[in-house]
Amino acid sequence: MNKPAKTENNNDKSGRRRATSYDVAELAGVSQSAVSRVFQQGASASKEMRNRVLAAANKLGYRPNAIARGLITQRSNMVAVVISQQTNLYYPEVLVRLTQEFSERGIRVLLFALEHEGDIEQMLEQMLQYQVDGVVTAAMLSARQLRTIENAGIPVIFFNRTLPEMLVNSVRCDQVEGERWLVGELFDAGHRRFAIVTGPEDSPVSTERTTGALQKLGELGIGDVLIVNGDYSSASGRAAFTEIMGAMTEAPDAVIVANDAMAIGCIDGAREDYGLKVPGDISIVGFDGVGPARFAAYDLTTVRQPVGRMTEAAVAMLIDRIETPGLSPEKRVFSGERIRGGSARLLDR
Amino acid sequence: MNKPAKTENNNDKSGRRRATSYDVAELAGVSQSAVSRVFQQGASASKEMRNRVLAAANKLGYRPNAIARGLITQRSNMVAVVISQQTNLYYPEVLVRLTQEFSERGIRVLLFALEHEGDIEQMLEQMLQYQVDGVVTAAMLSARQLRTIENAGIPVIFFNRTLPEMLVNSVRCDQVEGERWLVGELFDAGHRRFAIVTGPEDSPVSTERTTGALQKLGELGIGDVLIVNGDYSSASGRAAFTEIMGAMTEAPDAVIVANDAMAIGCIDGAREDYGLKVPGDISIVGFDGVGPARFAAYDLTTVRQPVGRMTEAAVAMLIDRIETPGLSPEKRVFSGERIRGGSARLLDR
DNA sequence: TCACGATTTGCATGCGAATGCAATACTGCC
DNA sequence: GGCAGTATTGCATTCGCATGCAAATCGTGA
Repeated sequence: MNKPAKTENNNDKSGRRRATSYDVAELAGVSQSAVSRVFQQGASASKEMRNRVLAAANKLGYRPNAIARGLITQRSNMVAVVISQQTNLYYPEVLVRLTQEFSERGIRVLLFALEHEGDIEQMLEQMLQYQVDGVVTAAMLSARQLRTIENAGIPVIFFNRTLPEMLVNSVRCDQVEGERWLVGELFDAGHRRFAIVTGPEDSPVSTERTTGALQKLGELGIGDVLIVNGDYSSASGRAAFTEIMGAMTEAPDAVIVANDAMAIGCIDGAREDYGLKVPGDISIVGFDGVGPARFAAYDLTTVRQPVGRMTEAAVAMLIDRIETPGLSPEKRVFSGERIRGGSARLLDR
Repeated sequence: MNKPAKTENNNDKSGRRRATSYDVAELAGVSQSAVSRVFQQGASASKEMRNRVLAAANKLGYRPNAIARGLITQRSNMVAVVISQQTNLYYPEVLVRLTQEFSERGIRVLLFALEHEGDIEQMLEQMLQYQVDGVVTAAMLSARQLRTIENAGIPVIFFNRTLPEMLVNSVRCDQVEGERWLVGELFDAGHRRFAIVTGPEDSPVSTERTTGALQKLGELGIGDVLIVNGDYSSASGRAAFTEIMGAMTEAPDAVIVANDAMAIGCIDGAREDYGLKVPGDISIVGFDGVGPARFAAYDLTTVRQPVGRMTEAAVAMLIDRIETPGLSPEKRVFSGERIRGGSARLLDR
């Protein structure tokens, strides 16, 4: 039998109850299914019907309830985007772009910002409870965690991460290639005494960058390289520079830094704490190509991640896999943009 | 009658169907309501019951469906956070903190990133369809738009914005007070020829800052001030500086810039394009207190927004209003932290 | 041992929209 | 005008969980 309209409490202003498709149907004198059909794309409805329903809906301030729709269609049209704390200057941009691109495709973003790695489990639970259709993660997941998500039939795209020995979808910038280029340029310009500043130990991106640099240095016959740790912040870069100067008998002529923020810190340290000229006395290179890298006072020699293409790729890959479950895993690797900048003494090209 | 278990398709691995409370109930040999009760806080369930249900749930990998729960409880436990494009260096931090703080209180964040102001209407529609419990907006809304949201019974908190002549909840930093302090310090140190660089015209924050500066300048008897426009980017700051130098017969001795990013651009312009010393030849002050303001090459004289306290306040206010509908509007205004820095010649204190 | 209050559990229903199926209205064609 | 074929519309059910109410169970005291 037909559901009777709710008694009382139907007044728009004060009453908080939102109009439902039944309310609209009643006012328009049609069935609820008709209302539902008007608010979809592929459904059949006569012009007359459409007009009456829209008029009624308008009068009541009706809008379809996406929650209820998600329940019946088994699609929430929401994706989870996971970011982790440890990357200040770079990832915010990624986040905004991802959101905008998903939004253009009719998909909403549920944001998860991890503070501690331990929060992952809890976040994962929430993510699954909210029935997200897919996940883009710029934070590390364990193999077990990944499997948990995929067992629920939810595709996952790793952003600048991978999970060794597992078939995963990923979009990333070629960190190794970028570092190798930087090292090569520095070597060609005559640098021989290298130091490296890494990011946090649990950052795969930092590990890749360091590995790439060491690899190339090894090939060039340079085995003796000082490595000090930072945490991606510019303050830690400056501290790392002090550490370097304390540890090396002869100052380095080139410092390879795992990201731009720390590279800026190193430059500050070199200039302020040791009175060195950059790049006259020492060359310092970063990685990321963030905004501040272009400030005239730093003008970093660095590799810029092609953020736009990367986010675009991530969104496209995820949507493909939402719409076509079972697509085989894919990895897309983008080369960074090589920025010769002015914080390193390089050969003219 | 009891809902019969779904035929076939109950195999965990391949089949995509997620376990429901009915599945758990069946396996545990109890009713669905029992399962529901075990997965809530205040519900009564014997220890025996609890154990059986949890065991079954565990075996099936069951988790409550937040979408379905939201439908029945009329609470999505999601809030919308709206940001707009025009604020690069500062707002990402806000976003992350808001998300973390909501998350700690068991609330998920649905992110909306506006590119063009025109996108607001569409975003608004989405927001309402998703039944968010509340909204924090760092973008401007019109009175009509605000009313639309509030008519749906959804509380809204403005972050660093207000709507004149409307009763709204807001959390903001006192832009006027901050600018007045900056101007006062500059004046006391002897500066007399001022120029101002504003942000985008549609940015209320920029308007407030400019107003505050002009107000104080007026009180000090300085009426002749050059005003040029920027767009918050450091590149526009540098361009603005060039414009200033072209327009004034005698170079200014102080430039008041609407945000840090542009202030950095101005400093670059002063040094690189005009060979001026900062603060020797000219003082330049910003606003925001973002990370790069602390870089040694700039060491900005600025006012730092107390982001942590502001986000905390916004979250608390919103949650209060979700839990207690009808609370009267409140405005919380925080003073910025005054950073004397080194980009302006000030009197010693 | 029995009765009565306190818990625990199950039943049935509802949240709001989508959709397969059947009924109806409309279209064109002979 | 009659009929096959198509486009609309309504009916009834479903998605997964929460919850009021009644039934069942337990505990306790007299």
